Amino acid sequence: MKKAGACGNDPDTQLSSYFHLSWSTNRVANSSATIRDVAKLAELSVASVSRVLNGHGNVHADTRKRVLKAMDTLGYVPNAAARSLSTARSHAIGIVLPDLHGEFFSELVRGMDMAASDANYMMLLSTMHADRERAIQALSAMRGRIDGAIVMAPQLSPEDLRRALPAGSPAVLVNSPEEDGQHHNLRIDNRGGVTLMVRHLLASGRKRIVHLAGVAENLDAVERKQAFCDTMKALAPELPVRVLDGDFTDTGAELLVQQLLASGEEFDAIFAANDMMALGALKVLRTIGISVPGQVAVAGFDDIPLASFLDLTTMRIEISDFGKRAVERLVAELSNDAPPATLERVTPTLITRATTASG
Amino acid sequence: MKKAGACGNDPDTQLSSYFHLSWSTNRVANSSATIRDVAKLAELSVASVSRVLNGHGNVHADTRKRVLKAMDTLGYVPNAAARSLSTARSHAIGIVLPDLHGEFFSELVRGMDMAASDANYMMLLSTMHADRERAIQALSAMRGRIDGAIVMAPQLSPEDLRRALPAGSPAVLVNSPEEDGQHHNLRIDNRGGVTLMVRHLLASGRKRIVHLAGVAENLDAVERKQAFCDTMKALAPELPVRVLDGDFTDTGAELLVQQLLASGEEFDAIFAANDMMALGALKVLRTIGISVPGQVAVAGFDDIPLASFLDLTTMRIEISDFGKRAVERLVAELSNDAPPATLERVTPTLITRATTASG
DNA sequence: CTGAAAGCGCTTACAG
DNA sequence: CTGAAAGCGCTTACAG
Repeated sequence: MKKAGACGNDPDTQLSSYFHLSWSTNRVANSSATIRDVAKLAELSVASVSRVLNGHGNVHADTRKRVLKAMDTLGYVPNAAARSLSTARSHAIGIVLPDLHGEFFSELVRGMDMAASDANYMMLLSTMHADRERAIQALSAMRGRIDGAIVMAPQLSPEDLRRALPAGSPAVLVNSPEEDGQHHNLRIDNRGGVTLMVRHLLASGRKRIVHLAGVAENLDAVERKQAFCDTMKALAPELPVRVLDGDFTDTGAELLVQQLLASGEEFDAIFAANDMMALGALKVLRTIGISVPGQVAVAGFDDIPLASFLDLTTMRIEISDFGKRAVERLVAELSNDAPPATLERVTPTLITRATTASG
Repeated sequence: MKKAGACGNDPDTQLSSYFHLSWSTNRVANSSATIRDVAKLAELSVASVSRVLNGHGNVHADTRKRVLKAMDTLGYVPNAAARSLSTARSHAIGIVLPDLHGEFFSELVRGMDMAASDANYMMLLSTMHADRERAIQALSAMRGRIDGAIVMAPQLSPEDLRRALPAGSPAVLVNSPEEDGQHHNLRIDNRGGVTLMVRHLLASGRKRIVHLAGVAENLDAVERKQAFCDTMKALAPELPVRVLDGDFTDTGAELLVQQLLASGEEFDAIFAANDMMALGALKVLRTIGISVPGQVAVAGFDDIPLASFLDLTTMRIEISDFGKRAVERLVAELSNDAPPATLERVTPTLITRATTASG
C-alpha cells in the first residue's frame, strides 16, 4: 500500500466543544416562570417587571437591576402569546410563497430573514401555493399570528388579499400583476433587463435574434417577450423579430431549437427568457456542432448557479435583495413610516460570459 | 420582415380572472369580530361558540348551525394568540437552519412544509445560524411561540438545546453529532452510501480510487472519509487507499486534481465527497483531455441538479423526504405517540450515470 | 346539551 | 417612579 492519504481518526477533528458556555449560569431550569414569579422574587409589582421588560424609561435604576436579576435567576422568558394578546401585535410576519425551486427559494428567504431578524420580526412561512384558493387559505390561517405579510402569488387579486388578510393589516406583494394602490408591489424590471440584453446582442453584431419565450401564463415571461418585440422594433426596425413560445424548461427549449434548425431558418443568436431554456439551446447547438458564440450567441435570464458554471451570458437578478427589500418595506409599513405604495421594479444586471463574448 | 413569431398582445393571456369567488359572500369585512360577537349574534354563550369551534361533540345540531352561520356572516377568525394563551399550545413549530444553499434549503423546507401543513402546524423559520450562539438565540426567541422545534445545528450540544428550548418541549435534530437519548436525530447514512459507491466503482474494474474529502469540520465529510477508508480496507485490502482533503467546492477540487495530475500518481477513479467537488474534478480532467469514464471514472455525492444536468454518477439524498420525516417525527412527539428517540439514518440511492458507466 | 365564571400571562391607563 | 386592577380573546372545568 502506498501513502495512505489522510485516513485514520484525527484527534483534532472534534466536532464541537461544549466547554465555554457563555450563558448565565445561575439559572434554574424552569421555563414556566411567569412575570408574576419574577415580580415576587424581585419584591415588586408585575407592572414594574413589565416596564423593564419593555424598556420603558420610568423605572428606577435599582428597580431595573432587581428585576433583571430575578429574570436571570428564574430563566424568565416572556410568553409571546400573552404579550401578543395584550398588545395586538405578534411581531411576526407571514411569508406566502409558491413552489419556488433551488436558488430562487433559498436566496429569497435568506434576504427576507436578514431583514426580518434585523427588525426583530419572526417569519411564519408557508409555501407550495400554486393556486389561488390555497394561497388564500394559507394566508387566512396566519390571521392573528402575524402583523403583516409578504405575498408572492400572481393569481391573487387585491380583493382576495383583502379577504384573506385582517382588515388594514399591511401586505407587500412580490411579482404580482396588480397595482391597486393599496399594496406595495415588488417586481423584476423585465423591460429594462431585456433592453440591456438586446442591446448587447446587437452591439456584438447579431442580426437574427430568436427569443425563446417562457410559460404563457407567467407574468415575467409575458413581459420579457413583449419587451423583446418592442425593443427590437425600436432599436433595429430593419431586423426580423422572431419569437418561439417555450415553457421555461431546458428540454422544451431543446425541442424548439431542434425544430428551428430543421426548418433551415437562419439565426445567429438565441435569447431565452430564462437560463434553463438557454442551457437547453446550448446543449443542442453543441451536439450538432454549431460553435457558440462563433456562429450563434446564446443568452439567458436569471443567472442561476448553472449559468456561471457553464459560462452563459445572462441577466442577473439579485434575489436575496428582492426578499430583503420586501421585508424592509413591510416593516416600514408596520412602523407607519412607509412612503405610498407603488410598483417597484428591481433592475437586473447584464452578466457577459463566453456564450456571447465575440472575442 | 419574415414571420413575426408570436409577438403582439394575445387576448387569451389573461393573467388571472377574479370572477368565480368561491368564498362566502355574505361576510362583513370586519376582521376584529371576537368570539363574543359571534355568541351575541347567535344568541348563545361564548362557551357554545368555543365548543363548535373546537369540534367538541356535545353540541346540539341546531346550535352548531347557528354558530356557524354567525361566524360566517361576521367573517370570524379566532385569535390565535388568545387561543394559544388558553391552551398553552401554539400549533406552530420552530425551524432553525444553517445557511443552506439552493436545492438543499428549498427541498428541505418543502418537505417540512408538506408534513407541517398536513398536521395543521405552522412553521416559524429562522435561518443563517452558522455558530452556536446565534442558533441558541434564534431558538430562544421562539419560546412561547412554538410547541416544538426542528433544529439543524451541528454545533449545538444537548445541553445547549435544553437551555434554548422550553423545558420538556420536544425537538428533533437534523444532522447533529450527538445522541443524548432525549432528542431524535435524523442523519444521512454516509457509511451506507459510500459503501454502495465504492462497491460500484470496484465492480466496474477501478483499482486506484481517489477520495476527495470535504471540509474537515463537517460531520458528513468526516463520516464519508472514514467510511471510504474502512470500506476500501474491507472490500479490497490489496488496493491503495488514497484520500485528498478538499473543501466541498469545485474550485478547491480543481486544484487538488491538478496537483494529483502533476504528481504523476496513477488513478482510475475519483470519488468526491460531494457533487461540486466531483464537477470540479470533471472540469479539469476534460480540459486536460483525459477521457471520462474511459480513463478515469468520476462520482459525487448529493445528486444536486447540476449532477443530472452534467450526467454525473452520484448518491442521491431525498432531501424533501428528510424534512418531511423530521416534522412527522416532531408531530408524533407532540401527540405523545412517538417511539423512543433514536439516531435515524436515511440511506441515499446510487444513481449511475455517464461518468462511471463503463459502457 | 348549555351557560356563568375563572384563568391563561401579559400590558397599560389610572391613581398615588 | 410604583402598584392595583382591568382587559386582551380565548378554553374549560363546574353546575345545572
